[in-house]
Amino acid sequence: MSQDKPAPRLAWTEVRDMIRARMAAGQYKSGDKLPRDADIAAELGCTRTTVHRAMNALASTGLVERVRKGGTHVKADPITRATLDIPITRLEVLAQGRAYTHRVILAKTVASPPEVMARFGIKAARLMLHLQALHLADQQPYIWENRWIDLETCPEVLGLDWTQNSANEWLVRHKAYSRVELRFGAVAAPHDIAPHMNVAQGAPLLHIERATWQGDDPITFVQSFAPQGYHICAQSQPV
Amino acid sequence: MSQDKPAPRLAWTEVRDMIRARMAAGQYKSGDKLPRDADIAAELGCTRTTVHRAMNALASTGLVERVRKGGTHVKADPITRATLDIPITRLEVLAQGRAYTHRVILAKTVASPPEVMARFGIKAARLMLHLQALHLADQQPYIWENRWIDLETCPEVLGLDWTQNSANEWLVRHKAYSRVELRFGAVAAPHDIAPHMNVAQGAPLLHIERATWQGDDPITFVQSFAPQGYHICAQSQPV
DNA sequence: AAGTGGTCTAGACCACCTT
DNA sequence: AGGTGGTCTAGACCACTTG
Repeated sequence: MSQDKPAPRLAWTEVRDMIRARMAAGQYKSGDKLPRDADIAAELGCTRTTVHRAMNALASTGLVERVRKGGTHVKADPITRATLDIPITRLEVLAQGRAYTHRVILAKTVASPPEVMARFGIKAARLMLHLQALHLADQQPYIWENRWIDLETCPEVLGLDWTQNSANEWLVRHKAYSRVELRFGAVAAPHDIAPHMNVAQGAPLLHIERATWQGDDPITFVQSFAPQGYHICAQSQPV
Repeated sequence: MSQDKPAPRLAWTEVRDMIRARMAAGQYKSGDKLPRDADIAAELGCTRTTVHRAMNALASTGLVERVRKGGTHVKADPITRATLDIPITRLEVLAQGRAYTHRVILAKTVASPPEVMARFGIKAARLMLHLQALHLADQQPYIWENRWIDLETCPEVLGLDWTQNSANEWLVRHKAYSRVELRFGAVAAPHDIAPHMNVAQGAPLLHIERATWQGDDPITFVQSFAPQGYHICAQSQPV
């Protein structure tokens, strides 16, 4: 009888972990050039495709850098890369076992103000729906939002009843974006927002800005403000 | 002569964009079940592999949800998903054209305090190096950091000169993590940090917490504080 | 139990970049 | 100009989970 080894098929995650282990062990050091995919494949006894996948995973977490013809290098200046999930505000509140309500403070058609145009990177003003709303959890202020919706991209929003629909929710369900940009920072509560949030003027608020596009068309830009105690969480990609 | 069409090979990005377009057009609505990969492949005239890749891209951005045997569904409760890159602080400062310095305030071996154990999800206390440091840009306070480094995982750190090495930088270069968790929020400057940051007690600060692991072993936990004007940026995966 | 997505192989060609 | 990663095909088997 032939002593056929069961030919242990190598999973791409195993390959990834092997490479990672070699980096941790110092076999591949910061800035080093790694062997070609094909060579690693030959060494490990799997296909180049499998190595390719493992390498891509490492590249996507910022551990290595790949360039055609240049090969794969261990990144000399690594970055911390994480993935961030922001749910619909209503569901976020409900998940905490609290009651969700929201209140529309303002809904007005306007020309896009300069700061919104700047965020969208557009030069000509566009017609937008300007909304101001307050999200509440158990009747307590949860998030204040100041939103602009592009009326060219989303004409339907003019016919909606905002006391029933949260813009947050309607947009995310009906106008899937293909690109989003987020910004976080700490700010002192401005005089026009502090009373709505039930905090003193100058109190610390988390400032969240979100801009979304569908292709090259602006969808919406939101400035949100959340009080102390509100957290944004992120994790490394499970990969 | 036969009128052979050049057999236009379909890129996975094209497939992805087609599916996305169908969702935008309302052909696939929120909650709908999409055709099987194989059927879409047959319809478009490409391999199942290609469709698989496109679908995975959509799933990774949270647009659809895939489950074996269950098929692929348009996600009913979409989330906003973005990727976040945090560079080494020194390079972040230099990239702004400012001079980087840092000052070590404290370096002491301690048993892990409860809040650190909680973040790492460990029950038994471990020996850690507790560091407090201030990063400066053009001699102005930039980020305050309060850090614990696990001495079991990183024994080498005891021999390092922290006035030369920033912990931030040394760790990220020599102890690549396999998992990271981040948290952001706004806080009022505590009395023990405010003077270091050159702000009034109670002034708004961005609070950033970061925990990293290598496998299941804790590497480091950092609480950082950044003043108003400091921003964290995130984007949708370029995919 | 069966159907769906998930993965691996083997091979080919392509596109981009460095040398 | 040539070498590297990037992608697609074709086919097979596997693993999970739902009906």
